[in-house]
Amino acid sequence: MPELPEVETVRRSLLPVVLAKPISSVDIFTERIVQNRPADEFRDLLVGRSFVDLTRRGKYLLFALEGGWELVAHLRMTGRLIYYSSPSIPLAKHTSAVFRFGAEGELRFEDVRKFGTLDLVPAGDYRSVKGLYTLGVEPLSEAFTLDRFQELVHGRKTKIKSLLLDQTKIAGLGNIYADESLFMAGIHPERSAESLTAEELERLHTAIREVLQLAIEHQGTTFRDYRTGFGREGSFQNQLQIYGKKGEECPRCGVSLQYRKVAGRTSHFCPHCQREQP
DNA sequence: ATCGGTGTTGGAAT
DNA sequence: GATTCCAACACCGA
Repeated sequence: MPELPEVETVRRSLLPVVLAKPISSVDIFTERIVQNRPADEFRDLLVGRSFVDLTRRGKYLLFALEGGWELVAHLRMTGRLIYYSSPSIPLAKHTSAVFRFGAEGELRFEDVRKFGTLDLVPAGDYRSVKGLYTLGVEPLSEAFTLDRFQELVHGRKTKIKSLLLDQTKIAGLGNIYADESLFMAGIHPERSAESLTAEELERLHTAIREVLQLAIEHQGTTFRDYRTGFGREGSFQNQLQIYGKKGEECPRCGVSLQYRKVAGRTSHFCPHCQREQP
């Protein structure tokens, strides 16, 4: 569910309300959520410390703590990180963890499917967080140049959509934004990566950055579970061009939009604007 | 009411 | 190594 724009929106919304507040207590309701150490050790290490910064890498949220620790959170499919100013608000049914800041409110991790994860690591030491350790280039950073993208694609026979979803190549794209980027660039999701022309690569490179930036401006896409750090819905679902629009008309040419499984994922495309054979 | 599908990822199998 | 498939879990809609 939450892809780069959603995670970035959560980061921006939480930033002003979770820093510099000592953690008074931590409740773990779903022990499994804590990955790399026992839950009681996790609690003991957190209590008394404050978050001093909140950054993002791909779909990971990185809470820097006093004393050289870092809390790494991943929302997976249905996770939410929401700040509540009052502890008297009843816990949501699927609350996995609560970080309390005394009288200064609390941060709750809610997660219907319980796939979300928390890791507490020495600051910057991501060796125990496998997906984070091997994460690819940040698509909105200056490091994601056209040259870098060409290197990633060079000689790769895999389908371009599979490559876009591969977090060790580019960090943060998920199913929605992969489909939207490919539509914006006019490229069929099943084209082999190495078959893309220089012009197509340039269009796709630009499309990825534009789609992600636009989605952040709209606070992400809420289909069902995703919420910002304040518990609000995003609005980019109203701006989507093709994701979830099987059978509707292509916004560019009017042809009926199709979908099929590509790389195991539901994939939407326009059979006219995105040709299988270039 | 049962069943297939859901925005992610890692590990096993190929 | 590259790629594909499936499980982890709960819910929703057909």
